[in-house]
Amino acid sequence: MSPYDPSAFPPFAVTVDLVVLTVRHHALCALSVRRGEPPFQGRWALPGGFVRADEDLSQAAARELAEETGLRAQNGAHLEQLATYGDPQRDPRMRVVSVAHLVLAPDLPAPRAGGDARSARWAPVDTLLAENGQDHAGDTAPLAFDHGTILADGVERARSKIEYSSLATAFCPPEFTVGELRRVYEAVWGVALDPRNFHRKVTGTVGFLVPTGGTTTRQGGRPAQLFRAGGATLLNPPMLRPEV
Amino acid sequence: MSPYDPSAFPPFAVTVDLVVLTVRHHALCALSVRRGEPPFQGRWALPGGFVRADEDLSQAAARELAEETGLRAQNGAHLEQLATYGDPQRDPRMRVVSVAHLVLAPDLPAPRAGGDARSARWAPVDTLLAENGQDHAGDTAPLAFDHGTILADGVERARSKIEYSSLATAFCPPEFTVGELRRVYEAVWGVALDPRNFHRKVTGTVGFLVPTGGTTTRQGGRPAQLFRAGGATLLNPPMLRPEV
DNA sequence: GATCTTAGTCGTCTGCCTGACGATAATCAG
DNA sequence: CTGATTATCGTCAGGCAGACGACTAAGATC
Repeated sequence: MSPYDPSAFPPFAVTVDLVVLTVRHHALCALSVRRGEPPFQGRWALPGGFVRADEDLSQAAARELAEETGLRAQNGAHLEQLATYGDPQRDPRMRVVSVAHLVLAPDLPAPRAGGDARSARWAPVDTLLAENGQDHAGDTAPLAFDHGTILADGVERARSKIEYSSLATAFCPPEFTVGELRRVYEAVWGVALDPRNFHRKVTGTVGFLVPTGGTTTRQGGRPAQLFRAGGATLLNPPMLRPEV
Repeated sequence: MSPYDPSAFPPFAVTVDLVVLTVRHHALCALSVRRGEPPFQGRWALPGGFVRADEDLSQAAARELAEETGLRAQNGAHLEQLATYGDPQRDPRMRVVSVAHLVLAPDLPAPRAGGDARSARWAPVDTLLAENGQDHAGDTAPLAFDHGTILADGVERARSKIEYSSLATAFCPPEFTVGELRRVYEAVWGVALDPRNFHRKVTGTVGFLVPTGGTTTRQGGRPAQLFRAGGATLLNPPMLRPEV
């Protein structure tokens, strides 16, 4: 087998970009980092970086995730490929194809960006996506490159995926209450859910939740049972997202 | 803005591969082409090719689709990005990242592969995916590269997507009957559906089907109403896929 | 032309799930 | 002790899906 003729195809740079979502203060937030160099210097962007010559795409995503947040997948967080973005003009310097990945993580301590805490932050996705074109004073400027599109796609994926899978538990700590899980759904969907119907639904779906036996009052009020995520990954029938 | 330092990142070849699905003879079939050169010479593979320097990923997919089948998207067929595959070992020659796309098309005339009809065919996906490791006499050998995985992912995407979207109509000609649409679901899911409940469901879902006024007896039996696909893309509530 | 076969279409019934919402339980703050 | 807060259980009505009976309208066969 002869190698490819290098002149037979155009060379591309391949990167991974990360949409890292979490729920903080009852709002869906995404991790963003401040760009230190042009283009888009000083603007917020999604974390990411080049894929190395010897690593798989998911390995590259996991490595970038660990570098940016200290988070390891398989440690409660969920990592999956989202989509690939390859518009010829998406990077003004050269042809870059970016394989975006989606990460769902529990509420974390402050992010770190290679030791520079000022250059990484959690921001509500509503804020990051509010590209209203006016009044872009610093922190409200649109994300660099096409990262606004990528983030929007990631948010939409997360919103639909918690309907029919148990992925919402990836936003929760290892042990959580039904109320905490409900607040995850409410934050991701941006709606209010009936606590009684939600409780009936999630506790009645086999394999979704496993009681640990403990209780907690960390949310105030009557003590609530603690649960772990069950083995089921697909919810059948799914959780229903209220209309609009 | 200075260009990237070419030594700062490894160069990749980027390709698009196509999972083109259709329903023929009551079976879900995929388009495959015979490889004319090493590696995997003589083996069946998914159609695809290099992304050009000045085209977007979806443009490259549409171009390859037209080259391989004469089919144009927006002409009844549906084209969407599927996933990206970038294992360092997936091509023995060099580092290739492939952005797979999924195409759903009505039953087409015989495929053409750059004029060489013998090197392209429709094959039932069950046959293409039957990598039982034994008795691989010619036509039943596993697909080249990781195309078996890509095809399996595409089939799974199609199977789940017709549950909650009106995409099944992409497998049908412009005008079709409820029975023809039901046979699409039966072929894609590999199950039998109750004709009466199916009829009630699809005709009762607003925006799914629009009657054209005509009827046909091309399936034999009593004449059936003809429909076009309605404007709705999302089915709510979804079609339910029977267990197992 | 009578009959059979094949599809298509309309109804009925029953059980399950969901949304709306009342009621009760258990903790904490004053 | 009282009120606020959250958790949890129950009830009821409406909607939808699965099972399946009944009828319709064409071509095929004798």
